[in-house]
Amino acid sequence: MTPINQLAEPWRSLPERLRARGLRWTPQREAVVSVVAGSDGHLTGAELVERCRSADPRTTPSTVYRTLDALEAMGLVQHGHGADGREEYHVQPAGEHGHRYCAHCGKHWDIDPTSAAGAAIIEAFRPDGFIVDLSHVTIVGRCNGCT
Amino acid sequence: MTPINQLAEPWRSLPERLRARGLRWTPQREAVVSVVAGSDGHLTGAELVERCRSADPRTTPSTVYRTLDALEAMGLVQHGHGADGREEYHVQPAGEHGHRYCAHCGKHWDIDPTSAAGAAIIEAFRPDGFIVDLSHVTIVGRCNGCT
DNA sequence: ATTAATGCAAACGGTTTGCACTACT
DNA sequence: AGTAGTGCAAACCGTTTGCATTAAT
Repeated sequence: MTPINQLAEPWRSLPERLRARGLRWTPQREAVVSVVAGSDGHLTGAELVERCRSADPRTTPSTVYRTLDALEAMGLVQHGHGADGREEYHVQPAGEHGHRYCAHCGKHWDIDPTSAAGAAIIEAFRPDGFIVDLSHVTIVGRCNGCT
Repeated sequence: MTPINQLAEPWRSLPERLRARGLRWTPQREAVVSVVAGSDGHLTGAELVERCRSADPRTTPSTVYRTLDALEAMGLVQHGHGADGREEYHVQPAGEHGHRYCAHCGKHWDIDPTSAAGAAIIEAFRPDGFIVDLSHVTIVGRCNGCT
């Protein structure tokens, strides 16, 4: 996909920031990162492995997961868990957000902290002094069209 | 654990209700059910397997999971997913409820639909015509004492 | 030259499946 | 007798690990 140096921040400067931490920038990481950066904001580990493999069949799962760890350490992605319990990675520029799935049709929506619903969830637990991590929130139910 | 016929409804009548559906009541199912009925309202599949094994080491995972399927079909349990993504089974008498975990200390609370927080979540999506299944809701964050 | 990252293969944990056998109805 | 449920073992899927090799610094 798009080479790293054509991407906007925070991706463009990633190689340097990795090096600053004593980590390294490799062709494999570039491949993984370009897929992540070109995603819609969330992917499961398995999805990413698959997309990387179709870009380059030589990609191995371990490299992908290790790269995800590095990206998480850099604060560029954050992991949560989807409706089926898989590891789900949220890409940072999209901001911390949760997910909402229709159990019937599978449709899904983001839950943004600035939306009414997102704010309501955060507020719901504030009286207890509990700070909700919205990126781990998954709401499952039945949507409008699936009644 | 407690034999089935010493339990309250809805467990006591379970054998008959299974039979009414053409399903069967077996010693293995009694063993699993007595553990489920004696639980605090939620267990993961793996937890249940383990508890059954310690009651009777001959228990096999397949039997446990198949029994859970049967119990779910009877509406006695309902599955969701916990903070780590495992299958989590909610025992019915406790009512449909979600869970809330502190990512730091691991403490956990139920989210009851009648509580302010539970209601807030349900209400949050009502404007969209979306019916939240609270038993699938897991809120992760940081609690009061872990600031 | 140092040491982080890779690729492989093998292991993991939780769950599911195929199949011949058992036992509930 | 009929068929649902069992137990075993093996397969599954997504993820993680050990280890010798490669390559970024």
